Amino acid sequence: MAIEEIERCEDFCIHEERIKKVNEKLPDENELYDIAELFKVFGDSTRIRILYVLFESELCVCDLAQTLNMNQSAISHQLKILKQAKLVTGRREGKSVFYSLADDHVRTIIDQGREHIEE
Amino acid sequence: MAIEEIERCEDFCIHEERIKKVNEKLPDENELYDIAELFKVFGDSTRIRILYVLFESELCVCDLAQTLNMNQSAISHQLKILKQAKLVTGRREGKSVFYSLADDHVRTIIDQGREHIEE
DNA sequence: TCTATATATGAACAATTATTCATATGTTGA
DNA sequence: TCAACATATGAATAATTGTTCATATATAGA
Repeated sequence: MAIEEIERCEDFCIHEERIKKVNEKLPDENELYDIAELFKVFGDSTRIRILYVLFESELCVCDLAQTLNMNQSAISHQLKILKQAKLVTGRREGKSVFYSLADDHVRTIIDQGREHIEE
Repeated sequence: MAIEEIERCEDFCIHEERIKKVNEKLPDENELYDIAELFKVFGDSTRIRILYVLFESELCVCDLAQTLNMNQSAISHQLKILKQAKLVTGRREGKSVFYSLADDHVRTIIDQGREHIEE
């Protein structure tokens, strides 16, 4: 049982002051949840591919589908998720909708991730 | 069928040169996959909480479990994932294992994520 | 070596999620 | 208004993943 474990542990291992200090500085639950939700959006290779493509050029859904060799529906679903996370924006031009990056955090975040992997 | 859609689309919408240009600059599949895998690690609120806690202080597994109010097994499983992604490192001291952040990319990435959300 | 404690890990289950298919909505030109 | 095309979206399915439980491994002290 989780509670027992914690109580048992407390007698031998827990560093009380350290835990208190840490808990004070911890962002609130909602913020932590939102941050995780944001990174979840980056945590899919289709979406990463879409973002990388948009680093180079604004593109319509059809172009994206062709470039990434996926069907239109799959791309649209992923674009919706990216749009909800405010990572991309869409601009309609006639029948087409052109997508582009919403802001520079996207680049920074992905660049940092890439750096981490390559180190 | 995906191919038909693409072919049909090609006649009316595709921007050929743009797609070629984009494809040249795209990192290879493995790298894109690895980047997504890394962000997947950030995409869970338990792991984000662990990382935030470690921003403040090195802690043993038991402290982490207590701080985050979760059982030891769940924390160990998540620490394993964080360790595999080289986001944290463990250092044994007697019966305890103390975990801390592996490098500064972790902070930068999470800070950027937080900024994006708060804008 | 035996016991107690801390951590790690495999298997199972529940929950989440990416893709596909079918279809709806929005836009243009006739 | 109708036909053709581009995009969006709901439902279903398959795959992935976080947590729990049970148990294994590692360490320290008697």
